[in-house]
Amino acid sequence: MKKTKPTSPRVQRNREAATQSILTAARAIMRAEGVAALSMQELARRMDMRAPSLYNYFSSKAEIYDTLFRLGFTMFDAHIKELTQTSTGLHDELRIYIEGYMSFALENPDLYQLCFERPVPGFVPSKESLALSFGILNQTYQRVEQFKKQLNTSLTGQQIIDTVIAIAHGLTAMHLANEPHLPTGQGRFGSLIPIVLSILEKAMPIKGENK
Amino acid sequence: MKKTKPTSPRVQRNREAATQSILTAARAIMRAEGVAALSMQELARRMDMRAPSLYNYFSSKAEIYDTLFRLGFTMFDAHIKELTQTSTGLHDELRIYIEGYMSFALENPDLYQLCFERPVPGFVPSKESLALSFGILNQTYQRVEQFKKQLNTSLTGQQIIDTVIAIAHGLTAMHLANEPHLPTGQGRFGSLIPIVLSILEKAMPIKGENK
DNA sequence: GTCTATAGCTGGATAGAC
DNA sequence: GTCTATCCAGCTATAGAC
Repeated sequence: MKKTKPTSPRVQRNREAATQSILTAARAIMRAEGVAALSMQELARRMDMRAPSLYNYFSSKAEIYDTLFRLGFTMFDAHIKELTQTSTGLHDELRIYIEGYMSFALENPDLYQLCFERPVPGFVPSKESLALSFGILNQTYQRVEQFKKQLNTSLTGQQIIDTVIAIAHGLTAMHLANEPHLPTGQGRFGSLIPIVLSILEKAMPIKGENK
Repeated sequence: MKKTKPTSPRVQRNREAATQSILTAARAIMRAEGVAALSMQELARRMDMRAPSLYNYFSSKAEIYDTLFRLGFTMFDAHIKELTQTSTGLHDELRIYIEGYMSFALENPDLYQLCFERPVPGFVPSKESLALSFGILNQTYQRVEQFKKQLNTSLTGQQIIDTVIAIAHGLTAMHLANEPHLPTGQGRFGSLIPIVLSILEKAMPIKGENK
């Protein structure tokens, strides 16, 4: 007997498009009402659907969160990679990382919170999604490890990147909490980026450069 | 005619004790299930009460959150004030602030999150509670402003304290997210405290001291 | 693939007996 | 001050018709 007809490209496209617009609507809710406030009913409302129809695209609410978790790390990776292409050197790369961390958070506050904070009680990323996130973060670590030998410092590569991460996270969190409407680099905390960079550069000068 | 009998001290004490134990139980739930997971029913369960009885002590769930918000800032204030009493100088005070910020968060993760993050969708502290928190934070600012003239730096007092706050927050957030079981000063991020302090001291030396 | 209907649960809060 | 009973609302998810 004949096999069932394979799904046509057109259906594939429509299904893919519908899936994407569901994710887009979910992100809009998370931005407007808070990451933890996502609900299948509100999501259906925005999609002009009934809630049960959503289960044709995602098997559960957790799967939506999990998909967005992977999307967040993938976009973060692309964001940093794109910015580092213009890097003119080592200290420039530190600036790019801190500014990139903050600009990603400002442009994608929903994904930022989902990926870098734990705002949803009960949501735990799947093993595969966690593996993806670790892989992406480790790439950054290795990048810094390459630089280490050019710096005049007694710190390990791990210590350097952890310090930079903590500073980027701290500045970003305070900026988001106090002046989320201001762009990267502006405001009470955004304007501190060049200041902390000059502090870091003074503590970790490039070998051979005049102090 | 006689006025109604004033509430006796004994009743006052019992009512006060009951109120306190409700707050204690609420904090236990927030630590165990997440700050946003507090519910009147679960709270009643832990108190061996029925949920409606709680409304004799608090008029709403929001009032419980609000009371804990004030408690958090009051305790944070006392925590920092106690630690700064042993301060041996300016740079020591920076260390005390960063370590104190982290140790408060570790000892009171429920209050820390409630006061310094926004984990509860829909909860907004009352005007009075916000005023209290601003007052307490401003005291810290003024303390640092006094130090500024002893430091050899072009930074403003505001920039110094904002930088220290961002660093303290960043280190604490990463420590809580990765190694919440380790005490202040230990682990991947906790052990960075002396490192960032030495970086800060190098960037902002005390006037007249050898570099 | 979308719907209606519904199960099954949890939540905040109130009324009113005791 | 505590209780039972209840209201009303929201939620995730499934069954099954179309």
